Parts: sequence; structure tokens; C-alpha cells
Amino acid sequence: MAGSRPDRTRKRPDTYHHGDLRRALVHEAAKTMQAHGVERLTLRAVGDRLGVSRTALYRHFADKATLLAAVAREGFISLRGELLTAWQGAGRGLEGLDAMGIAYVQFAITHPAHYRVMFGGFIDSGIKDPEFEEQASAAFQVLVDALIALQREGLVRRDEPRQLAQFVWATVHGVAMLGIDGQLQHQHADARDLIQYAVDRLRAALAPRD
Amino acid sequence: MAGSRPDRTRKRPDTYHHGDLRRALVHEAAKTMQAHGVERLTLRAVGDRLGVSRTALYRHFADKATLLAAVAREGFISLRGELLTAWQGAGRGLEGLDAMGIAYVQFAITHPAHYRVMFGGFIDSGIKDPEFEEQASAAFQVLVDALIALQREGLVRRDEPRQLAQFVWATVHGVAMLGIDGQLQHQHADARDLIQYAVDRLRAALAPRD
DNA sequence: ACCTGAACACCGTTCAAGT
DNA sequence: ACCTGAACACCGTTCAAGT
Repeated sequence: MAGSRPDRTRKRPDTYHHGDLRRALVHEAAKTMQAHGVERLTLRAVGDRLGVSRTALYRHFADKATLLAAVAREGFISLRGELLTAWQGAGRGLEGLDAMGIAYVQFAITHPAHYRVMFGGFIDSGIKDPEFEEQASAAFQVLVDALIALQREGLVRRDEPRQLAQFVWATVHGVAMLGIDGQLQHQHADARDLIQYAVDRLRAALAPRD
Repeated sequence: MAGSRPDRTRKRPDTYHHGDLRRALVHEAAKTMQAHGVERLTLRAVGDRLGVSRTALYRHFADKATLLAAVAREGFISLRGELLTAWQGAGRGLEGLDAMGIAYVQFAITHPAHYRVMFGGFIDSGIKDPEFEEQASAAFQVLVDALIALQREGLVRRDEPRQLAQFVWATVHGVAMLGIDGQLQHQHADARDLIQYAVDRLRAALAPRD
């Protein structure tokens, strides 16, 4: 074995912890969750996978719940990005709102485990870290801003924007959750079909008072 | 303390298992869940509480997931009852639909742990028993029937009833979930306020084509 | 400061054995 | 048929000890 380089590509990377072990932990946890579900995620396996002690993560996270909160936080950052892309990619307007709804559900059914950690009550509400809360409301704010813009153009009724946004959010969140739960299968209709119909109904629900 | 009757109120009821241990297990599991959350539910504690061996329940349930499925099934039966009561109590019609939405969210925020077991993906979709599925769709059917009745009266647009019902369900389910998750608190608005607004918007969404 | 290794308390589940 | 008690494999977390 020629040690030509200070070899970084060994089987057991015992120098993974050069500062961003924290980031590596979050990434690895998200990956195994995505592959096998949240309930099958064990801290020991995460440590092993990273070639690190099983207890190493306690230098970076208070406990498992805190690690999950960090994973959820990453999820909200991704979700926010998808929403913004959809909104802008569709040229804003009512089509932009439709696109956001579809992108939202698409995100959820593409990353069901991740999505469940974000909303499944794993975080123990009330004690969830501020950085979690911050990213969650940043994602929500994208929707609020979009609705305000639509109100200015006279395309959406002028109710209190946050309440309006919560209503829309609840609808797409409901479609996403039911889809993840496999509760929409019986009629060869899935979440993708339902969100298509739902954005249509939402238009009627949000139409300005005549 | 006069033992006038064949005392059924002893500290350690060692004859709990006279045939309906299964029912007792489901009831006890639901109770501790309700009190301390799903994640704090242990089979050992349930057995102890019932004065029975920790492994006694394996005579009645394949594993913990199956017990939880039975608990969820009971939840759907209760939910169905609440929905029917609300619908009929409000004299059917659009007011009946509003009442159902409000009763739905009321059920969820009153029994958050129970509700989460019903929808939180604990049941491992695909392998969930038929009796679970049966009661879930029985509850859903109440909504479908109501919407069909409203369509007949010309009060609701004549879209495919199941799709219409799924849309309504997604909305109230979303409100319920966000409420349970504590995601609606920031603006001193809670799930009860939101569902009030939501049923209003739903009326617009469901209005017949003019 | 950061990580390790052994230990602790706890869990779901299995299984031979009792009645 | 139904239940028990001991045992197994596994988990999150703690803590003294190493560098």
C-alpha cells in the first residue's frame, strides 16, 4: 500500500471528525431515515456508518430528539427552496400558487420520512429549538408573501394574509399527509391526482369577493 | 370499607383476564397513550397496570404495531360517531357540513395521541389489518354520504363525490394535524379559530357552478 | 475540546415450562 | 387454550478515562 498521499480514502475514515462531524451526522441520519424510515434510525448505526464512536454525537447534540430536530430543520430549508423555485418558475400569479401546491406535495411524497419528522410530532412541540422554528416559519413565509402579492393584484380575496396562508397550508399539508399514509389508494387515485384537484378548488375558495 | 359485595375493587385485579383481556389491553393502551403520548407507551407497563404478565398480550396481538392498530381502529369508530352526531345534530345541510368539520378538529385536538396513532404512520401502511382499514373508510364514508346528500339538494357542486370528500378531508385533516403539532400558535390563533375560517372557505370551494 | 469503551437502565420479543 | 418467568438482542444515554 503506497502512502503517496496522506490517504483520505481508507475504508474506515477515522478522521471524519475534522470539524463538521455535526453536519455529517445530520446528513447520515437523514439518509438512513429516508432509506428505512424514522423508527429504524438508531444512533449506533449512524456512528458506525461514520466510523465514529456511538457516543460521539453527544458532543454535538443533546439527544436523539435534538438530532431529529436538526434533520427536520434541513427539511424545511429544502422545502422552502422548492416552493420558491415553483413560484418563480411558474411566473408567479395564480399559476405560481398552483405550482407551489404541487411542489409541496411532490416534496412530501418524495421524502416521506423526512416530511414525517418535520410534522410528525417527533420534535416534542414547545421544547423544539429556535432554529427549527425559524426555518419552519421561513418556509411558511414564502406562502404568505405569495398570497400578499396576489392580493395586491386583486387575484385573491383580501382576508388576513396569515389566516389565508394557514388555510392553504392546511389543505396541501392534509393532501401530503394522507398521501404518505397510503390513505388515498383505494380508488386508484393518489396524492398527485388529489393535489391537482385541490389547487383547482382552492382557486374558488380564494377568489375575491365579487 | 364494607365488603358487602363480591369485591371487584381490589388493588391487584388478578382475574382481569376472564375473556376480555384483549379489550382491556386496548383500553389501557389508549389510556396511557392519551396521558403520556405514544412514544412513552410500553407494553410492560400496560401488562403491569392490568396485573398481568408482560408477555400475556402476545396471546391476543402479534406485536406492538398490531395493538396500536387496534387502538387506532377504536379511534376511527369514535370519530365516526362524533361526525354523525354533528351532522345530524346540526340538521344536515351546509350547517351540518360545517359542524362535521368542527367536530373533526375538536376530536383531534381533544385526543391528540390517539389521533396521531390513527394517521401518524405507526401502522406501517400496506400491512395494516383489514379491520383497521374497514373502520377508517367507514368514518370517511360519513363524509361522502353527506356530500352526496348535499349534491342532491343542489348545495354542492356535482364533482365526483369521493374526490370531493378527499379534498374536504385533507383540509380538516391538515388543520387538525397543524393544530396538534403546535404549528398554529405564533399568532394567538389556534386550530379552533382556523377550522372556523376553513369551513367558511370550504363553502366557497364547494359551491355549485353557476 | 473532542472522542472512546464499558456500563446502566430499559425496551420488544421469544420460548420452554407451567396450569 | 392461556399465562408465566427467564432469557435474548437491542436501544439511548451516562461517565470516567484517554488524547
